[in-house]
Amino acid sequence: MTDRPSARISSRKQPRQARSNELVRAILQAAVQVLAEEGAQRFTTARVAEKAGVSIGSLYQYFPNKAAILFRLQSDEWQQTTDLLRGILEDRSQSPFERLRTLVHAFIRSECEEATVRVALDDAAPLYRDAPEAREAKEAGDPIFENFMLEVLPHSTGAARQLAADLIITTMTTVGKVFSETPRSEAEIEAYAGAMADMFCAYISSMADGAKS
Amino acid sequence: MTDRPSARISSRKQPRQARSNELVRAILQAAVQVLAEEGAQRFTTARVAEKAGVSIGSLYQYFPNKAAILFRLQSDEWQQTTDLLRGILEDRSQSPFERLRTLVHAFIRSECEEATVRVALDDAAPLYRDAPEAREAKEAGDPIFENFMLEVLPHSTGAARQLAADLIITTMTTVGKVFSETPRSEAEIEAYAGAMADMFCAYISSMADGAKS
DNA sequence: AGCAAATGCGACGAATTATTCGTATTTTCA
DNA sequence: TGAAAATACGAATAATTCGTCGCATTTGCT
Repeated sequence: MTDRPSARISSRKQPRQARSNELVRAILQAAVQVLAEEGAQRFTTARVAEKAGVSIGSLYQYFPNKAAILFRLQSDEWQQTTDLLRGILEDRSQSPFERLRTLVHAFIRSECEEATVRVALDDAAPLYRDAPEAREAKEAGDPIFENFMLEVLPHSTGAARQLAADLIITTMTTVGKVFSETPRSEAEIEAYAGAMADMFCAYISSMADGAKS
Repeated sequence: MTDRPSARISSRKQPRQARSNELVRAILQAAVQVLAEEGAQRFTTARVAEKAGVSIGSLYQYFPNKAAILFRLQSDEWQQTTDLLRGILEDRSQSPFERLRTLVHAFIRSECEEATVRVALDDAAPLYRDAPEAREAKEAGDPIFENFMLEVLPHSTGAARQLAADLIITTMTTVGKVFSETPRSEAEIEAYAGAMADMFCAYISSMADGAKS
């Protein structure tokens, strides 16, 4: 429906010498710069190679196509975010609601950092999101939050809990993305994250009340 | 940052004869089909003209460029949605919370209809979203919901109310968009809309409690 | 040193696309 | 009816882009 059916997106060849590792690093770094400075529309392999100080042929030695570069960037970012969230949720020194608040603030703040790159990467999503690797990468972090919901809503049915978890996670990520599209002050960021956390806490509380009775 | 700086997006010339009105209609209808069947990536003026049974030259008589067609589609859709929401919110025969619930259900349902077109139109957003016309069109519906919040949170400060309104509207639209990206059964749709409405009501209730004390 | 494997190079082919412009056709209206 | 205005046409243009391939250079290793 949306775009090309699918294409190889995993890396073409594993770097075996030090110089090629450096080359891949340079390409990824240049890719971020091109995304930030030129936008998704003008993100081309030629521009990335040039900015990396690398020939176009070398680029294609390690990435099978343009989408693979973008997918790699998105993949790395998802991994980073997942680690951040897990670290917060598994810290039992705070109460569940405190952890949720911390989580929302941390996530929104991180979305607002390098917002232009993230937006551009999102604009390019049609190029890589249909690949099977992308689907699994996106769903890799789900169980973490579901465990948290189990802790905070032990009396709900599994279906209700899963629905609530999906709603909260989806809200945080998508609203965070749109919020970060326009430049924000520190105060705005904290206020918005606070409001979102309030909404989640109120929702969970109301569910807990309902399920207990 | 993202794309081309800006471009004329308003229509090139007003149709003066009946046949040209028909031509514009055919182009818009074909544009929707191309978007649905080929996706944003393969949405080209040539394809639209062909599917409309119209020459490429005629297309450019009434649309200055490709972005103008997409903007027109998005603009029409926003208008339609705004009318839907206003109709629900201004129906005083229901309680505020009932109206909010109705609103969420209606919106999610409408997002799930023709989801493929909406997703493709969203993929193409970088082509038209930076135009000044797009910004105003998107914000045109805001006061409607703010009035509703004034009715339901009369004791909050203006800033808090506006923040909550923004959060709720943004949540509904962005989460609705992501939710509709995958095909859903009727039951799933109602369940998700119900959960979202629950969250909004719980949030507003908690705000009302807080502001009253 | 010397050889084979790994890596790096960039001109080039093939494809796609947005938009224009000169011309042909149709409509309007006096 | 006849001419001017409006509308329709579509070949041609200019630009961009992805990805390949044959060859040059560098590295690892004996």
